[in-house]
Amino acid sequence: MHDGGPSPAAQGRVIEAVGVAIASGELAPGSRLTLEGLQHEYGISRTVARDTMKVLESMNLVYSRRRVGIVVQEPSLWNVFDPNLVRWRLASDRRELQYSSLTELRIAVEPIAAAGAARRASAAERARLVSLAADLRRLGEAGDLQAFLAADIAFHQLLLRSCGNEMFRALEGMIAEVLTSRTRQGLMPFKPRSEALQAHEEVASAVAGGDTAAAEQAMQHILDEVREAMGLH
Amino acid sequence: MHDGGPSPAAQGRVIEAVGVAIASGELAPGSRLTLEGLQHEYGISRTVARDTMKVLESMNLVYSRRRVGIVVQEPSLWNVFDPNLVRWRLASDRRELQYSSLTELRIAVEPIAAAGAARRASAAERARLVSLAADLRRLGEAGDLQAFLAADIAFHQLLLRSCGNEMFRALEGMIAEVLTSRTRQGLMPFKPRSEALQAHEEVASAVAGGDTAAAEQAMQHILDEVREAMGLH
DNA sequence: CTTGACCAAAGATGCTATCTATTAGTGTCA
DNA sequence: TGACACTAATAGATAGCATCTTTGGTCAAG
Repeated sequence: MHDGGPSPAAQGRVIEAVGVAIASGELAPGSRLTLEGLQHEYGISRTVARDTMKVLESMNLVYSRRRVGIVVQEPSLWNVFDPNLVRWRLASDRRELQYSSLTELRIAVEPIAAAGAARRASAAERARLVSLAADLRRLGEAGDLQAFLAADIAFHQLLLRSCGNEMFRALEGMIAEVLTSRTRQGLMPFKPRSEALQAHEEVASAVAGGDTAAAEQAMQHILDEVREAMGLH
Repeated sequence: MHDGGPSPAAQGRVIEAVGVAIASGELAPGSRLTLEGLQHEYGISRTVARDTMKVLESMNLVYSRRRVGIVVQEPSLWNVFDPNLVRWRLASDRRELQYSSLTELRIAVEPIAAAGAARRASAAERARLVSLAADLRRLGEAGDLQAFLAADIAFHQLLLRSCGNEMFRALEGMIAEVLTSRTRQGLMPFKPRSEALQAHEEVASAVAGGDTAAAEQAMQHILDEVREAMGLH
């Protein structure tokens, strides 16, 4: 640190450090920072400290006022859809809250995304979905959890990408996080249930056939399992 | 402009101007800017130009590389959930795309939010929802569109706020935008349909009674009307 | 003695100006 | 073709003025 020499990528380092500290609650809402304090703590110039705070301010993690300094905002005002913030929160020890928010979001969005894909996906995307559903069955029945997870993520991401809604597409990365964590935490059955495999195939074929209602309903069926696991019947 | 004197709020002015230019497509993806160009164009110092670009970079609207300058990103990489970006796009002549994305998002989220509120809202929030639903009927039957819109926004915002999902809550402002625009563009019937009024009351009473399934279904009923209007049957 | 109004100083950011270091694209020359 | 110098641009450091707003102190009135 403050070794005198200009360190490259200082910017990213500081944003990351302060962002993590705020997201984890280590820097509580109402805490105050000053530019000078940051300069000393991270061995950076005023320019970099300013830039950093500007970025965090645009995420609504902090606001700055003259004579006061930089103040950490209430969590309820944060831009909770910012991918960086989501990442920081998932890395903190408060990840459970973030996971359940994301899961609920997923339950809401994916059925409508499936309907959108049935209406607007390209021919190539429809074909790829069908092929991925077949992969899922094969890998699921073989019990290859690792490969199954990869195909599952690919399936759900492709759906979000091909549904024609740019906002849904932006959730791709977050949904992948949720799926990964679900497997990692052993919330997935060792062998995917046969009903789930069938529901994936139904989504794929409904999308391929342009049947919006069927796609939506089949996706809802997939997510019923998730609702059950979260206690949201 | 470049009158020499330091103008306060220079930062916000420049972010706004460049953000709008990018969001509207006036600055096409791949366009290049330089810090020096911005300094001259807006009469600001290098530091402010830097800050501005850092903020836009954190929204993924641009990226900057040495020797090249600041390059406008592909729209598919933008942080489309950033409230500022949403605002800029709604102000541009491409607002239709943004509205339909938001409406589809609303269709996805609100039923789950209603279920969440039925499970987790506070007593005060439940009571307020019931009261708002009554207001809606009164104002709707009286044909006071202006006051009806205000109550409608209050109803849907309260639902998002009380559903216990921080990510849903963050959508409050955007949903309000959608509702406002729906009325402004005359997509609302002059007198709200009686079915819609009843459905709002059903949502409120289901939330009040903690009946998650009924709340979700009643909200879906409200949104069916919206789906119909968008051609998403 | 307490309370309130006023005023001045201090502490912080906002912005400007200018400098060095670093990187990467470009063109030239063998 | 390949090596190498040139150069344009950002990354970062530093210094200083302008501006705002909080804080604390003084003084007068009750």
